[in-house]
Amino acid sequence: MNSLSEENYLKAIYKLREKNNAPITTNAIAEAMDTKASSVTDMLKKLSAKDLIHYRKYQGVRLTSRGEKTALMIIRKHRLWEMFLVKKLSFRWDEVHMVAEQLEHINSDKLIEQIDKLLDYPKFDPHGDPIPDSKGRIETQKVKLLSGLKRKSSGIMKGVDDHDPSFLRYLDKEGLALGCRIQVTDIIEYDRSLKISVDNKKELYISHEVAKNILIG
Amino acid sequence: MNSLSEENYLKAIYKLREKNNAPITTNAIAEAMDTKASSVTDMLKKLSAKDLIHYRKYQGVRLTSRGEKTALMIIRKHRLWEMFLVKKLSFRWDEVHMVAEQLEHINSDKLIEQIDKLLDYPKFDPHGDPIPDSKGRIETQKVKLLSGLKRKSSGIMKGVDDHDPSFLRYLDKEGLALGCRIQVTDIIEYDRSLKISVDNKKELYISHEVAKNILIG
DNA sequence: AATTATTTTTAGATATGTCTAAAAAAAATA
DNA sequence: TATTTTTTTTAGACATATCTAAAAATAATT
Repeated sequence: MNSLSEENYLKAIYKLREKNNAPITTNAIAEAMDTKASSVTDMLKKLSAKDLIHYRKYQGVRLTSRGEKTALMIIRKHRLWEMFLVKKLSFRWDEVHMVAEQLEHINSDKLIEQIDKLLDYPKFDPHGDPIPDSKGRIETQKVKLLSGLKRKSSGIMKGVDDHDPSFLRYLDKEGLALGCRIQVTDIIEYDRSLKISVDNKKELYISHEVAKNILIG
Repeated sequence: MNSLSEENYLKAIYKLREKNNAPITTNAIAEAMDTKASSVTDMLKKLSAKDLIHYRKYQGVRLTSRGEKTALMIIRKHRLWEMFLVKKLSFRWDEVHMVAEQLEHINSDKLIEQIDKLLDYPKFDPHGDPIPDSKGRIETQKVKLLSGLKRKSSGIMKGVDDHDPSFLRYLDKEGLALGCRIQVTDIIEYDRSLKISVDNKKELYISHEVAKNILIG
């Protein structure tokens, strides 16, 4: 069994590799976890001793297959709990993260399999992130950033990169939700902001910063 | 916020007072929590400093109203989660305790209120224990031990004192469940074992030890 | 290539929660 | 009441996970 802290490190390492496909540095982990590099080094030794990561001093880190499996199971639990909170307990998508951060560490195979079943084996969580199945397999959507679309092109909103509650509430307010059809009607060169139409009904302007965090597929 | 360890101590102290109405000693807590008296003393100081218990050296311990409220909320969460596992996730009553021990420490008011609502505000958990409401109020059933019933008297099985999985599975096997009508048809003087009829259908013998752990109301 | 800057690791400290062994207090017994 | 036994507390140690400050290694720059 792994400690809560160990689980959080594995998850952070997994997510860093998911983003950049670069080697994962001590400092990157420290920043992602809001802790100090020296604490990270200590933990890397521990995880290495447990054969959850490959670690050579000064050389960065990657998950072993055991470590990756473990990380995927934590992510599976996190995303299933988020889905449960939204679908069964009327949570909004901006409220689920903090609670799921706690629930993801609950240890019970039966519990998570039953939650999965109750939700009818969802493939994606409320933010559009894929949910690993019980074997750790993940279904990837081919998506691009809304900020990368050309004028006149359109697609379906499939996910968000930023999970910050204030960002999510902003999307709610503007009527931007997963499943919406978004068409880029204009691109303002000056600040790269976009004029978009949502479901062919509503037009609005969004900043480049916002567009960078919306996934279109 | 209280640590996991602090929460477990508060719960243990609450439950000890619930059983015997006697002052709660350091050793009693140590035994209940399977730890050493010295560890208990350390924690009692901590809880006392947080104004969760009244503690004077060598004089035993009792919860402050703050401490009792906190304990009740932990017990509320534990019992609601047990109910959730049984009613929504097909857990058996002998499987729920270990998982609920983890879930009871999840911190989210909205989460527990929504679970309560989803279950339609149950008053008792799968073992017949009362579930404190969101204000900490508890509905007490007036029950007696099956071992205390006289010959020919009967009642409804309302709860169990022992939550040990092997005891609960034994009850399942014999068809003894909450809600059953149990009549004492004979008392064997030699070992105080009972002959009982269950729902006027089935007759069986149970030991005094078993009867001591069945609550009738 | 030598120097400077940055990153990473080590060394030693701190806080939490636990333990053993010894001391102190309370309770039981003679 | 004095003595013995039991209970409780204290003192000091240990493990986990964190931190700061300094040292070591690597990377960047002149």
